[in-house]
Amino acid sequence: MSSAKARRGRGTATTGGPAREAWGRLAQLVYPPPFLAVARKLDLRPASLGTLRVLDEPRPMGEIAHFLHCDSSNVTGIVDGLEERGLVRREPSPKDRRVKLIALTAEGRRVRARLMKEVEMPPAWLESLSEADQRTLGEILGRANVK
Amino acid sequence: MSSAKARRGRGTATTGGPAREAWGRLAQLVYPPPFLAVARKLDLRPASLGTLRVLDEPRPMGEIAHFLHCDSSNVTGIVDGLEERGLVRREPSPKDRRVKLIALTAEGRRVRARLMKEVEMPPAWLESLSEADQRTLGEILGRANVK
DNA sequence: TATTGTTATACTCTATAACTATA
DNA sequence: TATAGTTATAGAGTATAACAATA
Repeated sequence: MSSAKARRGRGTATTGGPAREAWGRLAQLVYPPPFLAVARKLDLRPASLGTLRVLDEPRPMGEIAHFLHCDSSNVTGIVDGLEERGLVRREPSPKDRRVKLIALTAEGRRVRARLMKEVEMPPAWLESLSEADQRTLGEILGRANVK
Repeated sequence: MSSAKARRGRGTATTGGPAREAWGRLAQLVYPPPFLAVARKLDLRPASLGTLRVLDEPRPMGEIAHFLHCDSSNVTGIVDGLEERGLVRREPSPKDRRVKLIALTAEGRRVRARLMKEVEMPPAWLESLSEADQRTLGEILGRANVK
């Protein structure tokens, strides 16, 4: 064990490591992490947050609707809002002139990076566990049959 | 180990037992169990479901609003709906004539019992774990610092 | 004809404010 | 004056249907 790892005792927060891994597994099994708090912190509606999240690359609006589990008609307004805030741009698709690709602006990339960091942060109760418990938790969750 | 317990292998569902215990702890830590699915199954709005849940005894409407984290003005409509379906009754409080106590009817008690059973049922992925893993999971979650 | 995105519209859920009847 | 519950109303969030442009 490295000295850096040894220094992290019970409850000392850390990026990466077993807590992150356990949290990732848990989030897949139970519910996504507390989006609402993050959304408020970044002054974004939950749906706008989900949209930024899926925009690792430019995507058509229909794809965004699918990811958000909502009707495409809603995506129009969501993208309108993000466009007004300068976080995304509507771009024409080179393949199909019906399609509009939603792409992040430079500012959008900055906000998305911050958001991804917040969302992936394990919650306090998980950080409060010993590293051994975090590791065991992650292993057990890894054995669960995800439907 | 009893023969009944021994017979439950990996993935055989069971009421009570370590899965229930782990699920109870997890639900406290992460998010309440998937209310929405249960609500649809019982043809009840999520708020009505939460109301039934808190009615282990007759309670004033303000108390219900507090439990639901919503304004009291909404409780009027929620209770209206439950009353129309014959699940609750508005009763006068013997102590304060401003207060109305919401009490379950006989039918309301039946629906609530079914609901509580559904909500407390551990999800499939948790039942899919070995009993040893379920137990360990519960123990680890029990060590977490709930804020 | 079918599909992408837009618009108009309606329904649910929740919040605020004014009101009533009690305290 | 303050409080419990009601009513009216407005704002989010999401769904359906009709439409324009394109396939």
